[in-house]
Formats: sequence, C-alpha cells, structure tokens
Amino acid sequence: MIEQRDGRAGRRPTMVDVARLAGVSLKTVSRVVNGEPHVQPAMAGRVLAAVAELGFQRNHMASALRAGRASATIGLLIEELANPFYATIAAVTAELARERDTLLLSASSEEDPAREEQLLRDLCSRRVDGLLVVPAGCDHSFLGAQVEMGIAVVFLDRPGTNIDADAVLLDNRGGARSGVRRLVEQGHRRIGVLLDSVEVHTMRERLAGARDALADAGIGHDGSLVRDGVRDPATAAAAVAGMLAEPHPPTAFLTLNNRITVGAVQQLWRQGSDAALVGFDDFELSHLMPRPLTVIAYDTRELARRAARLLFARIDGDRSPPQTVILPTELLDRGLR
Amino acid sequence: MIEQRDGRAGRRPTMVDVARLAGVSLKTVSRVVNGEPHVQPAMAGRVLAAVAELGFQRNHMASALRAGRASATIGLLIEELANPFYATIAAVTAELARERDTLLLSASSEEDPAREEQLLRDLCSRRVDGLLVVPAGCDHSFLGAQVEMGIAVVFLDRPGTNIDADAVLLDNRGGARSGVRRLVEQGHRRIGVLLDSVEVHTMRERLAGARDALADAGIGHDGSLVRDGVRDPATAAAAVAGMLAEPHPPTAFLTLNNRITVGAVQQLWRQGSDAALVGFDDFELSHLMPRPLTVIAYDTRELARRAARLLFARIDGDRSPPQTVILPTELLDRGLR
DNA sequence: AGAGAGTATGACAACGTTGTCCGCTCGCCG
DNA sequence: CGGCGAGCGGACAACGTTGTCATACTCTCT
Repeated sequence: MIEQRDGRAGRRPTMVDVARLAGVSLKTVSRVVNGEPHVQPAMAGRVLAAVAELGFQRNHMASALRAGRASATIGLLIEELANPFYATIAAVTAELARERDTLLLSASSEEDPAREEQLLRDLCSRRVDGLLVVPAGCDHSFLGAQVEMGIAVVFLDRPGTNIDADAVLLDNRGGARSGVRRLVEQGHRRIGVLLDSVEVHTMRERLAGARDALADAGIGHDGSLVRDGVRDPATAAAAVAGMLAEPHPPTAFLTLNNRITVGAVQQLWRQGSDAALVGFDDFELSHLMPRPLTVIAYDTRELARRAARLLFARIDGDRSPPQTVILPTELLDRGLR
Repeated sequence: MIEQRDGRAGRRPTMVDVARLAGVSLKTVSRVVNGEPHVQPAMAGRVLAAVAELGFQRNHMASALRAGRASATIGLLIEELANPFYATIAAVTAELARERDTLLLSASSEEDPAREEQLLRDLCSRRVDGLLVVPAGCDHSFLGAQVEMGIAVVFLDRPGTNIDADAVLLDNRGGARSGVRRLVEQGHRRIGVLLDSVEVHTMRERLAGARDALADAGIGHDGSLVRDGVRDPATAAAAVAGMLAEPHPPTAFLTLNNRITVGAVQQLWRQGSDAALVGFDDFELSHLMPRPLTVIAYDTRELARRAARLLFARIDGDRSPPQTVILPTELLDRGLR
C-alpha cells in the first residue's frame, strides 16, 4: 500500500540488497565490487548476477566517506566558463583529471570576490582533492587552512594573495614589452594602450611591460595614451575612434586582451586607418581578420597542463616548497598593417 | 611521536571536535551549523566560536549520505568542453545551477560512446541529482534504470536513444531547409553540401533539411554534391577547392557547421570565387570574416537554459510525461556574397 | 498547585560503505 | 590421523552527519 518516494519505482539498491539476493555477506559484495582477491569465482558470479539484476551501483559518497579517501574530484574556479580561454583550461583540466579517474567540478566567479569565496568554500565542503583557481578576489588567506587540512591549491593565470601556494602564470610583462619593442623598432613613438581594468593583475603586468619597453627606448609616457576600463569590443572601437580624433593621435595601438583587439581592428578597418596594432592574446580566427594582425600569443593548453600536473603532484603527496612557474609568450608577427 | 598524515598538520575537525571544544553535544553543533531553531543564543555563540577556532567546515558528503538528500550536484556530459558551443552550454548551466546552490560536474565524451557510458556511470555513482547529456553513444537504455532510481536526465542538442526522456533540440532540419530555400530563391541550382559526419544526428537532420528544400523546388539531388567527413577547416577548404575544380562546379555551398564554414569561406576568398555560401551555426567573429556571411543561427544560451530549467523541474518532482522541445533557428542574411 | 504545552538539549541509531579481525574449511605434512 | 597455514567468508565497528526520541526545565492556564 505504501508507495515509496513520490510514487516512483523505488529505493536504490545497496550492497545489503545485493548480499541478500546473492545469499552472501555484505563484505563479500564489497570485495567483489572492488575487485579484491580471495573470493571464489562461483561466489563472485552470484554476486555479479545480483548486482546486474538489481542495477546496483556503488555509492561513491559513502565509499569515500568511510575510506576517508579522496573524493576523486577536483574543483576548478574560473571567471567565466563561456570565455574560450577558460573553456580551454577547463577542457585540458578535465581531460588530465579523467586520466586519473577524477571528475571536475567547475564554477565561475564572474569576477566577484564574494562569490569566489563562497564557491571555494562550497567546493571545499565537498572535500575536493584539489583546487585550480584563477583568482578574482584579493585575499585568499582563508584557503590556507584548507591547504593545511589537505586540499591542494594551485593558482592559474594570476597569483593568489596572502597565501603561499603554487602558481602557473604567463609572462605578461615580458610579452607586452616585446610587443611594444616591436612597434618602437618600426618607428612608432605615440602608442595608444587599451586595457580592461588595472584592477586585474594580468592587466597591470601587461601595462607595466609596455611602460618598460617605452622606458627602454627612452620614450616618455605620460599616461595620456592609456585607456582603462575598455571592457568590450564596442568600447574598444569607441576608444580607438576617440584617440584617433585627437590633435596628436597615436600611430600605433597596443590592445591588452583579445576582446579589445577585435574592437580595435574593426574600428581601424572601418575608418581605413593605417595605424599599427599589436594585440595581447591570440584567438581562434585572428588570421581571418580584415587586416593581418600581430599578436602576443601563448599556449593556453600548456598553461592548464602545467597547472593541473602541479596540482596532481601535490595531491599525490609532493610537499616541496610552493613554486611559481612562468610560461613564455611569443610575438606572432602577421604583418603590422 | 606519531605524526598524522605524512607529517602535515592534521585531521580535519569534525562536529565532534567542535562539540568537545564548545562543551556541548554533537547534535547541538549540528543544529547551529544548519541554522535550526531551539538553540539558545549564548550556546550558539559558543559553538560558532569553536567552529571558527577550528576552521570547521561541514562535510557535504557525509551530510548528503545521512540525510539521503540530494547531492546538490548535477552532471553535464558534452562532447568537448573547449568548443565554444559546449562551453556556452556549460556556462549557462553552471549559472542556473548556482542559483540553486548546486554545483556542476562536467565531463567530455570526446564522441566516444564507451567513454560516454563510463563517465555517465561515474556521474551516477556520485549520486548527482540530474544529468544534462549531449549524447554521443547510440544506446542510452542503461540510463533508464538511473531515471527509475531518481536521477533526472535531460538530453540536449540530440535526442537519447532507447530511452524515453526529455530532450531539448534545435530545428536542424527546418534551419537547413530555409538556408537552401534562400539559395534556391537566388537562382542557385547546384548547391554543394559539406558536412562533418552522417553518424551524427544533427548532421543527418541538417542534410535532410537541405534535401527537403531541393525537393520543394523540384531540383534533383543525386548526392554527387554532398561531401561527408569534413571534420576541420582545412578539409573543408580542400573540399571546396576540389568541387570548384570539377566540370560542373556548384554555384553555392551549404556548410553544415561553423568549422566547415570557416574553412570554406577562407578557400572561396582565397580563390576569389563568387560562389554563394550559407553556413549552419553562427560564431563569434562571423561578421568580421573576409566576406559577409549568411548563417543559420540559433540561441545557444536559450537551448541550455531550457534544458537546465527542464532538468531542475524534474529534480523538483515534475513527473509529467517526457517532452521534446524544439527551438527555432533563424536565417541571418548578411549578404550572400 | 498541578496539568499541559512548549523550549532547550542530549543520547542513540542510521545513511552505505570499507577496514579489522575472527572463524571456518580445506589440503598437506609429519 | 592430528595439526596447521592458507584461503575464504562473515560480524562488527567506524567514517561524519542528521533524524528520532527522550529528558529536563520553564511557562501558562485553570
């Protein structure tokens, strides 16, 4: 008469159910399911038949809980899963994880520090084996305790703050420097720089690299050619148009991420400007842009691979001091104009 | 003398530890941690202080196990996380999940049915509340039992096979049909069709739609203008070049996904061909291609949103019969040539 | 004043699994 | 033929948490 759980078929079978059906003890089922030795083939057969008949599937949570074992899950906290850069990171991480029979819990911070912290805590409460974090917040000290308690943490793309942990980064400063150096070599003196936000670590580094190159060349830089807060292609286009309309317009632009690059290219092309352009970040169809593009490129997959490998090494017990890995960038010159 | 766990600090604190430190019972800690009523403020304060001091964090696995409760996790099985289409789906899903304090476990099948099944089983063994699946395999009957046992399943982009479950799909056939109709209206009679693989459900539908439109117009189609197995832009370019070099070349092309479109555009532009082109799938920089492009577009976010909403409704107990939702496509005419 | 209702707290079992340990059944050797 | 180790199966506790129930106490109403 009594139907279980809102009228649906039924309770999930447990090892107890399997044991009862097979007429063996609970522990024997456990042994068979986990492929432990010392079970007679005939008995194992009975157990497997019962498993199949009931559609039994081991409860991973109970198993991990009892065994005090790792959850075979890692957490990935990024800014925005839909962004190709982060999507690539997620894909590489998921693949390396799968090779270890580990699954990936991914979450997006949307650049909100509070949200980041909440998601990280949530991931920790699920007892992930490790965390791969592209930090948005400005204080990761609360992760320190988690590290103490056995959750490995590796930062990716940007270093963590107030915490001594591994980080795998790009040579943002060096990349921007080499890009501007190239422009200077080509004779440019007035170089407009467009960036997302100085709040972001990578942007600060890239801007510093640009300034390095100008200083190297003895070119003064009063900041009037820098535009901050350029968050999307449309804003980038407007910024380019605005700068070109000024009395002493730049003869070249450095765009500090690919969204900005796309907007800038479009605007330059639209107005038929022959200003030079170097963009940070390569992107999928960059070679099909209306004008050839020079970009500061890097290997996103390698970035993720290094970070994931480091994380797994930590999970496997590597206790060497935290390290910071910096990956090189490459100037891909597809013709400046 | 005995150090715990490879010399590291220590065991994670549990509610028992908190209770001991606060001098209260285990259950009281549980009540405070879960915000249950009937705890005196003073006592709650002692508990919270102990929680803070020890850095206690509830073990979500143990909690879900005991309460027989949902794991507050959903699984997403797609083909390839790095692909922008799937990345968008993952992002939308993760966001809707977060609004319910649910996390997202994502995995890529890489189009391998065996791998798909293994990952799905792995996800089920983690007792996810629901699964969002872009199926690659050809038999999902094994998921039936999981559905019986309370895991909601919604298929996305392609229907599941041998299982009666919800699906949210695109109008692939209608979209391709309208694309070819447009070409026919413009006077084209010989239309080359390039596709990835007829193995894939969406490709078959799109091809069928193209044939529909040709049949509507009374144009015979012997298959000689169809190229199967075009998996990447380079192959697409080669296929276009090959077809254009034949005695009776096509005057227009229909490319059935965006990778193919990119390769075809590039090749047409390279040889200065004025063949018309309609591509399935819009993509990020399509408006910046060297020639304007007409694409059969759709709302990927809406696709994911509908699927996720349906999944959450099922998780929340919706037991109405499985439904198939088909979302419209739109022909974006940016000038055929 | 005493019954009854309600609040605050705790003891204990249970969720589904695995580690530990104990005992049974063989076959083999002295 | 008795003893003994190896091989095999099972009883039981434990992982960290929450649901159930019991208890002690406080307050209100008749």
